[in-house]
Amino acid sequence: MKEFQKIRELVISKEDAAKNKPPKTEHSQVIEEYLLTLYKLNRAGETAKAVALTKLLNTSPPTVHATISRMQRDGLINVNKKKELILTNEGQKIAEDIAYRHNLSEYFLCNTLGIPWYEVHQHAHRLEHAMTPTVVQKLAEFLGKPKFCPHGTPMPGTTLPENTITLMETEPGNIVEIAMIGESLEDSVDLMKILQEHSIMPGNRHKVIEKTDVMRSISLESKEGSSSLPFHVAEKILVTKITKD
Amino acid sequence: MKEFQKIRELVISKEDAAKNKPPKTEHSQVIEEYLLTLYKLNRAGETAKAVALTKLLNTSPPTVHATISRMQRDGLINVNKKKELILTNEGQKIAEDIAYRHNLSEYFLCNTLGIPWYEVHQHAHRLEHAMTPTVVQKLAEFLGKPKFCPHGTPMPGTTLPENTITLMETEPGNIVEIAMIGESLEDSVDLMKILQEHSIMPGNRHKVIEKTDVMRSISLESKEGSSSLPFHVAEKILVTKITKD
DNA sequence: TATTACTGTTAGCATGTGCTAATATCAAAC
DNA sequence: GTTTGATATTAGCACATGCTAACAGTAATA
Repeated sequence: MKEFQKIRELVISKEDAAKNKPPKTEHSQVIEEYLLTLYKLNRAGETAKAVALTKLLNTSPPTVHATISRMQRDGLINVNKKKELILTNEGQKIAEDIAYRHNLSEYFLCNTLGIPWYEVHQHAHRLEHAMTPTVVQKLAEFLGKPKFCPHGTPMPGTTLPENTITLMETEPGNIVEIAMIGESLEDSVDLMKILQEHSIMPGNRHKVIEKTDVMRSISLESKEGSSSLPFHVAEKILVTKITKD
Repeated sequence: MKEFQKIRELVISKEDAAKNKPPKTEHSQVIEEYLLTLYKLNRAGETAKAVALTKLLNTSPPTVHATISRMQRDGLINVNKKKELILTNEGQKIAEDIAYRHNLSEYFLCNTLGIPWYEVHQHAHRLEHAMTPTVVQKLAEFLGKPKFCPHGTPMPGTTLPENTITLMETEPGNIVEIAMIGESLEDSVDLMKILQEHSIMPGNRHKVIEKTDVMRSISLESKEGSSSLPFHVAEKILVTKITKD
C-alpha cells in the first residue's frame, strides 16, 4: 500500500518535473500575501530575502521558512545561492494580478465610495483576495480602466513618467508635483493621514524649502501650508520636477 | 508546567462562564459560511441539523462535527437535545451581518457592474467575507440603501409583503408577480440561468397555466413566452397574487 | 582573525480545516 | 420489538499556518 503510494508520488514528481503539472490557479490568502509582498519588493528595487518577509508580514522566521518552502514546491518562487527569493513566471503573473485587484479596489473605494484616501489601502487589502476574474473585469470597465491607484502606483502594464525622481533627490527651490506615494508607506494609516492633511498626494504641487541633515528632514510648502518630511519618508515619495514657465 | 497550564485554563474557563470573554469579532471564512448557512435554514423555516450542513457545504460529517464543536465552544451556536443547531444572539448577529454583506454585494454586482443576474451569487459569495464595516456602510450609501437583493431576498430588517405565497400555492389562472427566488436555488448557476431566460425574476408577472401532478411541474406563461417549473423549484419561489382589475 | 550580530534552519508543538473508516445512537418501519 | 437506515461520533490521518527554543551559518566589525 504505502509502497504504491510512494511510487505514485515519484511518478507524479517526474511528471511535475516534466512540467505536466497544471499550475494551481487558486492560492490561499497567505500565499497571495507573500506573492504580493515579494512583487512590491521587486518593484521597489530591493532584494527580497526571507528576513524582509518576516518584517513586512509580521511573522516568525520559521513560519516564513515553511511558507516559502511550499511556494518553491508549488513553483511560485525560486531561491538562489544568495538566498534571494525570485518569483517564477507563474508567481510573477499571479502577483501582478493581485496587485491589479488591489489597486483597482483602492481606486473604487476612494473615487466611487468616497472612503478616505489614507485608509483605502487597508480595505483593499481584504478585497483583493475576494475578486473573481469577472468582477475584476467588470469593475475595471466601470471605473474606466484607470492607470494608477489613488496613491499613484501604476497598474501593471503602466509605468511612471521617465523623469520621476524621489523627493530625496530634489533640491531646495524646486517645484515638484507628487507622482506616487511608495507602497511601503501605505501600511501606516497614521502616516498616510498626515500626508493627506498636508495634501501630499499625487497631482499636488509643493515647493522644496530646505533639506536639513541635522533634522534629517525635508520641508515643503504649498498653497495648503508647509510640511516637513523625514528623509526615510521622502525616499519613498516619487515626484516630477516642474520647470515653471 | 502542565499543571499550571491546566489551572490557567480552568481559571479562564470560569471567567468565560462569567462572560468575561470579549466575543471575537473576526471569524474565519469557514465559520462565516456555517453561520450564514444556518441563518438561511432558519429563515427558510427548516430545522438546522448537522446533516443539513454536510449537504449544503459539501463537507464530510466528521468535519461538520468538529466545526460545530468549535462554534459551540466560541459561543456562536447551541445544540439542543434534538441535536438542532441554534444560533446564539452573537451568532445570529454575525450571520445577519454576513447576509447583509452578501446581499449588498449582489446588488452592487448586478446593478452597478452589470454582472449577469444568474451568476452574481457566486461572486458575492467571495466578497461577503472581505468587506470591512466601513466598506459596507459606504457601499450601502452609494447604492441608496437597497431593501432587497436582486433575487428578492429582503435585507435584514426588511420583510416580504404579508400576502407572499409560494408558487406551489397558486392555482391555474392566477396571475402572479415574482417576489423572491429562494436562496437555496441560487447555488445552481444553471438553474438560475434558466430562470433568467424565462424572466422568472422579481417584479415580473406570469400567468399560472397548469399544475400537473404526473409531471410534478407547474407551467407558466408571460409576455416572454412559456416555461415549466418542477415542483421542488416552485416551492422555493415566492410570489404575490395579482388581482387584475 | 575573532567575535558579534544577523539570518536561516530544525525540532517540536498548537490549531483549524479537511478526509476515510469504523462505530454508536436514534428513529422509522416491518 | 427487532431490524434497518439515517445520523452522529470517534479514531486516526493530512496539510497549511502559526509559534518558541535551539542551533547553524554568514556577514560585519572590532
